[in-house]
Amino acid sequence: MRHHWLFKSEPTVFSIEDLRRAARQTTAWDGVRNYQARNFLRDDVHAGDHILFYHSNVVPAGIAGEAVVTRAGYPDPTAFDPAHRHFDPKSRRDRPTWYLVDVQFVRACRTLIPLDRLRPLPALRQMLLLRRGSRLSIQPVTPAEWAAIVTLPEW
DNA sequence: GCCAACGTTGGC
DNA sequence: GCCAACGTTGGC
Repeated sequence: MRHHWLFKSEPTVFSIEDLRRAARQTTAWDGVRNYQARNFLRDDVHAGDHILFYHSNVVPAGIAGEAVVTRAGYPDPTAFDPAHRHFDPKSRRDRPTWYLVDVQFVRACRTLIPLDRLRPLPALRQMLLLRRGSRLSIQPVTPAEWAAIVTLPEW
């Protein structure tokens, strides 16, 4: 069963253009340190799933592009590295706490699709991203939400 | 930079 | 298990 997702990233840290320019246009989505998001990465995000690449903590925030999962969940190596800012002593190689997936660039929006543009769309009335206080960094996207977003003229 | 909302930690 | 304190997220 193929799923759709929305992954948040702060573009000052890693943007859709960074992904476009990356080696093989692929990156390991490291640094997720939230259990709910971890569960998705470990259990539910599969190779072949497509994701919306969302730019957070910028003005305006919004959807910046699309990527595809090329490798399903495996332990996040940055959690094992004491020198890394995402190091977590709780995570051990024999019993990893944190997981990541690999994603590859598919396309960037011609123009960013900001939250204000998404909010009025009827198909997105229930979308997790648009709920007040929602800050989950790895979110499932329903087929109807996906269809409504990927057919917008901003692509 | 502000601050509301949320998640985690830790004393009890 | 409760819950206050604290740290983080993320829109604005």
